[in-house]
Amino acid sequence: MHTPFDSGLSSPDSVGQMGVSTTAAFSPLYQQIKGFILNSLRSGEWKPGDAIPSEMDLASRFGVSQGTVRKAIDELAAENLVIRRQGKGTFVATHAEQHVQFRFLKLVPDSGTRGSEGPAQRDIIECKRGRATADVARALSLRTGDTVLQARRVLSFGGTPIIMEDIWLPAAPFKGLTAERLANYQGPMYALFETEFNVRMVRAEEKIRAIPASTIHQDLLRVKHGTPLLSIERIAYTYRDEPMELRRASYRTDTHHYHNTLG
Amino acid sequence: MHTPFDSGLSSPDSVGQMGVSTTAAFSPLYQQIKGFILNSLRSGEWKPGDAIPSEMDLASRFGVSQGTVRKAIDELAAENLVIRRQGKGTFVATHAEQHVQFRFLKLVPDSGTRGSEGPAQRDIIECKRGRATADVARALSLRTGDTVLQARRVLSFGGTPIIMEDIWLPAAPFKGLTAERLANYQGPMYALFETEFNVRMVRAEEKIRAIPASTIHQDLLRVKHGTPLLSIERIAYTYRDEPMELRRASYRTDTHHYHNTLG
DNA sequence: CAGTGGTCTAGACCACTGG
DNA sequence: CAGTGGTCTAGACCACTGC
Repeated sequence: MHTPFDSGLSSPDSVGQMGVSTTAAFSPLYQQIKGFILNSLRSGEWKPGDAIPSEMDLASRFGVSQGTVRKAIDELAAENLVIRRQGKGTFVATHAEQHVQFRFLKLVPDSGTRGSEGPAQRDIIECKRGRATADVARALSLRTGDTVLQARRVLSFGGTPIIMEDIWLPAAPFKGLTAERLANYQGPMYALFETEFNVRMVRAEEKIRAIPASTIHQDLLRVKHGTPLLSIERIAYTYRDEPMELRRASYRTDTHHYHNTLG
Repeated sequence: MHTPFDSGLSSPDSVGQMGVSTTAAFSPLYQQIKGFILNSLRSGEWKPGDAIPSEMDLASRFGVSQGTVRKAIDELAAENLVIRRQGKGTFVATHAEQHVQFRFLKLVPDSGTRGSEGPAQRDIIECKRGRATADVARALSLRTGDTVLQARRVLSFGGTPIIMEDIWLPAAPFKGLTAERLANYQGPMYALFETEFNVRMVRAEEKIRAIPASTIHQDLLRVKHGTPLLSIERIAYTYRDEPMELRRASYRTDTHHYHNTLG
């Protein structure tokens, strides 16, 4: 491994002083290196939790200086795709880590910190194979009628059901996923996707609305019919910006709230 | 101006090769420079829209290299406190710019892009001077009973009232602010705060819940009593991390939704 | 054209990790 | 101790802006 690398980057001949071609639409060297790293992440060559090659290693592969590689990695770290650890190396980010367990869950208790109510209880209500309706297909970039996996679950904190969510996954990338696997897996669902299916969720978009509780909510969340609930529609994306999960959740907000920081 | 700068940074004697003292809790040079810039922003010496000194200028002031200053400014740019413009300079960020008009408003129409319904209509319902209740005082780091400015307004898009919000401001920093000023000002409220009161909002925290419409909502948002609404409680902070505004808003989400990106 | 931010280099030393 | 990321330098050239 660590063979010298001397192709793939634009204008290798002119790299001496500035490294970027002056003729056309070439990106800066560090962008090309970032792209190379990104490709290695996408292909699964470097898996979540792995250390990526050291800065000096990459620098010599590409024939650039350490600073140029640093800038590429800096951006990836800013996007939470890798994590730098001084003295140890740079690692591919993963959902399996303790301190990022809830990176995508913005619901927090009104008082106390998250986790103060003890661990979340996860109850799978159902999990089945089905066909994508038009709206689900659109969200997941599938065709209407394509096979999808569908799950419904309830999350409880301190014994109280707080979240009900319906999850849709395209069947193809998750071949072999069963209700048992989902129900028995301890830990974040996105960690399971990483380790078992090489699907890494890196980004998500949420649409938030207020809706009245339906009869289903009435049963599963133990609220009165018509009680206002937060409705969260989330589409989660992979490294390749492919939509890989649709999630429609309903949150009770009588003891919890959705917390957001605007910068 | 541009006098040489040779104090204020730690261990100026040891700057030759590494620049950071090895003895105690000294920050890296670029952090100290970032702190200096931050102070100039806080003090109002460099105002929103102004250009800050060039990188070379700052570098020579502090006796460091351009790269070190760049790293300091990079972080400020990442925090949206300054904006870099190649060939022109680095500028103090402002709410008065077109493309950041709605940086803090996450409500978007279900279909179409923001602004497709035409400009927002702002109606001030009332604006008065009052005394902080316990919860308002806590949010704004005031004492209960301190004087606050209080405003209620409705925002309409395409002729439909969508947002009702109550706003509380500490009276002291906003001396001279009247209902007229608020009602007549065209443009974002935060831009007014910047130009007239040297108060710059740089960050905000929001708590989101679902609530039933009250009789007040019924009148102002033209919805049925009990209709689910999004409740947004926002506290906005200045450069100094002082809470300077409390805003309690109610959003109709029948034609709009709150959009959030999780990274 | 001069001035600004943007990219890149080659080399140095530091702080931290683990064997 | 060697190896990693983190900081810093001095100097170069590029791309862009505005005069």
